[in-house]
Amino acid sequence: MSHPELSEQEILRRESLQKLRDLGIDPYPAALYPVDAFAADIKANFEDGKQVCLAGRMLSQRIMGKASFAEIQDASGRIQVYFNRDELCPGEDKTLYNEVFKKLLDLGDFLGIKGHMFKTQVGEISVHVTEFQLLSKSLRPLPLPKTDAAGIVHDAFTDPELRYRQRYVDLVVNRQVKDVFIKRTKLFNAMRDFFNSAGYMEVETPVLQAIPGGASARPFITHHNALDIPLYMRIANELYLKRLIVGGFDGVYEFSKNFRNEGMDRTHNPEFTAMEIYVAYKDYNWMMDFTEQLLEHCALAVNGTTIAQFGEHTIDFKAPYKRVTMRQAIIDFTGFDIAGKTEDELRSAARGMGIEVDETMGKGKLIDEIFGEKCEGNYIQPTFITDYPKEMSPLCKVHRNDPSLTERFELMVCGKEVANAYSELNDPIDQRERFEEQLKLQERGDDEAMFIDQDFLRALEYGMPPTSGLGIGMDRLIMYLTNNASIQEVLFFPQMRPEVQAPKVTLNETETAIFSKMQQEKQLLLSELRTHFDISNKLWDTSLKTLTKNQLLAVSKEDDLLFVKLL
RNA sequence: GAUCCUGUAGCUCAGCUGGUAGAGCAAUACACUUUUAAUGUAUGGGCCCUGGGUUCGAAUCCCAGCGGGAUCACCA
Repeated sequence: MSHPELSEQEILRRESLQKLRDLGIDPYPAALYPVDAFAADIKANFEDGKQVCLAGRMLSQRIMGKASFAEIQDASGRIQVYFNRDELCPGEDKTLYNEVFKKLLDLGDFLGIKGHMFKTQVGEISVHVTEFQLLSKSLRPLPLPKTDAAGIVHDAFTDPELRYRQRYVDLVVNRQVKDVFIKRTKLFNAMRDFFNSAGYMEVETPVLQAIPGGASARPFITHHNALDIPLYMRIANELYLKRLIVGGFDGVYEFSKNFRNEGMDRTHNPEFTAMEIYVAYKDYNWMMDFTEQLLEHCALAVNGTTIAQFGEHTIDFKAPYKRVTMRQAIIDFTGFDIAGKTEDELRSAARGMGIEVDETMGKGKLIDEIFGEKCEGNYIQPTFITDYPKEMSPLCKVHRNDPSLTERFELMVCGKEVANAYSELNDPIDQRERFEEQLKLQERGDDEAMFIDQDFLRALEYGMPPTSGLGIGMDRLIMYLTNNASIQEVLFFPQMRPEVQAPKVTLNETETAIFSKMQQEKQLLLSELRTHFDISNKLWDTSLKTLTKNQLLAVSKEDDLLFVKLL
């Protein structure tokens, strides 16, 4: 048996696997293991001599002749276990200890341990093993960071590429990574609790949509074969939740995986999670109160405190939060009053502030640019920015006191938006006009403008009660609550470019020559490529066939001309 | 898309003005019955990201490509 493609350590582990089988030990047993204890509980509730049964990965081994220590890591943490040869193998046959434990087990293997609690001479809480069983064999060596007496981690597994691509490894060896995701789940649970106890209902709405509505973004497109129509992955679920309010639910919410076909960076992933909630008979003022209560509740549930450290900033999620109108925010940071200004006045004011603007921008977009450039970044503590211009908010009700504004707020934290809410527009005629405005913007060249959803308008025509809606970027919020500057750190499996397997084909001299020529040229006429090689037609033919068969090159015919392409 | 940084053993990283590829951990063998970054002795392990170029000679210098990261631009 040879494994030329495997590393030395992988080969050795496969050999150990076979030796275990030869000894009659099943390296992947089927039966359940009757776990009744966890590492963290044993440490927290130590009782000398108490029998325990635990299971987990063995992550270190300290062998000292006839006795050994090992560390077992289970879901709760790590605990030291003690193996004694003559207790585990009371008779003449010491195979279980000498062979199985010392030689055939590897770091990373899952073990089941039965034994009793005790403290070592240096006072470390441990489990004295009376029986152990291999539960699953690990065939690949894990990276093994070590923590010294001073708490400094050595040889940490830190390469971001490896950590994201092999998150399972990251989670095994980097405890702090696991804690981030535990907090993420706590956040979701805390929100659910808060909404459920308020009497609102969690719902599910379509991810595949014929019209991608509810936000301005480029969608992912796919195709439904049976219907033979294009379908879009949702960019937002807003319009569906409002249909449910039309249908008579008082409060509905959904944690919505949204998909946007746009750039990726440390705050954007192509798929991300938003929470949206809609509550009937409320307005955006009520929603501000609700939001600050919600976030205070969530921060407490996740971190046990309303204070969160994010980079250099200390944020306090304790309610209430400051409320500033967008007009006032712009006055505060630029001295410019947007009230009553025409589009041209706004454009030249923006230019005067050094902001790049162009002719496709309407009033709303211009104000948005000014706010984004000059104001947004200054709001570190949670702050509600209210009363956005009408043009920017096509789904939002006109302000009760000023027809040029809408009843909208965004919650800014550390200079970034984490929540967005409206008194929802429920006037179907107004909504239709707003959609038509969006169409005009689209015609002017604004590729972010929204599509018109006729069915949504029909629903509004049946009547939607006054409603307030709120959307929260869950990924961004959990970044704040766990002090992570990168969205990749709060997603289990952030989007990565797929790994490309290097071709495993061994090419002969001629094939290599042709292939490297094509690596330079990318595409060539077959006849022209041929002229570069002074070889027999037969060799030419077989070499090219090898290359195409291994999908390194492809030959295609266009207008009676044969082209060779690099794949 | 632009700029900068980066790619060396299973993991974390050295490797100078070009000259036979190094350490710690992990692995293998031996010793060791309460250790804890266990210890001691010995041993094995490399397409130095890929392809070109310069050179007597390239992990090292140059060019191109690929992957990753950071910053910026774009994008709620």
